[in-house]
Amino acid sequence: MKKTEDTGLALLFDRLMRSIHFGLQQQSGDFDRKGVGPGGGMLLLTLADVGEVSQNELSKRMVRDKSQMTRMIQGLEDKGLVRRETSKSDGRVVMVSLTAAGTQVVEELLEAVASVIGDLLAPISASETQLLKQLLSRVV
Amino acid sequence: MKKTEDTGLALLFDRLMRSIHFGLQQQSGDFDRKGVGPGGGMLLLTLADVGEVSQNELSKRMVRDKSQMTRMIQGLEDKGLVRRETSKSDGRVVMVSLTAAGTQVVEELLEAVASVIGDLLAPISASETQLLKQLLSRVV
DNA sequence: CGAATTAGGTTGACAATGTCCACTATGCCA
DNA sequence: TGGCATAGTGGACATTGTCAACCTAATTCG
Repeated sequence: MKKTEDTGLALLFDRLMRSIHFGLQQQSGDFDRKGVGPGGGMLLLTLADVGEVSQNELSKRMVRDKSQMTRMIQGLEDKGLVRRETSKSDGRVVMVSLTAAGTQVVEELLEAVASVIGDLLAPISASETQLLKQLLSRVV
Repeated sequence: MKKTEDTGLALLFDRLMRSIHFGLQQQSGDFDRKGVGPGGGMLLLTLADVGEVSQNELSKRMVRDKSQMTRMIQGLEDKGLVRRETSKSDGRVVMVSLTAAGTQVVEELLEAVASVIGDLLAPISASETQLLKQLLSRVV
């Protein structure tokens, strides 16, 4: 029973995530070009990844509180980066999607993130990176 | 030129970390027993991992701002979980270490975290978990 | 030696995020 | 129709993050 053995993973994940965050902070000229904070950036990237989704699904996928979601999305909507439309099939759900401007920002974000991640992953090979990605995908 | 290809890793890390965080939130009876927030918990775990270190090293390792470090540590010190002593060899640095009470709390934290991580990593095998850990270690 | 510079910490102020909870409006169902 | 669950909104408050000014102990160098 090696219960406490994998605990270190939590620390590793945390460091990784923060390092990415920190790296982005540095070249923030790119990342923050539109005044999109780190949270907003993540949201945009997620949207680009999954396409149009309901706020509820978004909040589950990003593991954030519903209320938080509402506010983040409102912020991005005010900047014209995302679009919100109530679903026709269910009057309660609000579908969120990227606008053209939002897609544009995503392009820039992708570059910034890719650069940071690239630096971060330098110590391991490309195939190992793939492996890592694959493992994580199966976990979430 | 697969620049944007690994970007998904950022999203994955983020989700992972938040899931852990969220899981701990649920069984918060354990995690928050001593009123140690998530940040404080991470700090304690890190300390348990590396032993006595300077605040500066801590802030680098945890990728947090110096000022933030000061405050988090002060909080834990007030609760009697960590000890601070100025280094004898360098009057500027403050060495931080766990107290007996702190070590006690770490025990509880480890159980909580291990349980959450265990659930989270259920979809992959033990050997894959090891592999994952090893990969991440090399990255940071 | 002594002034300038660097490094580790501390503090203040303010922005961003997270967390809870109450509340509205739909949809569902028996 | 009368509950009852679900999606989203908004308020209030705690925690965390970020930036800049400041202090003190090393270190550097003329």
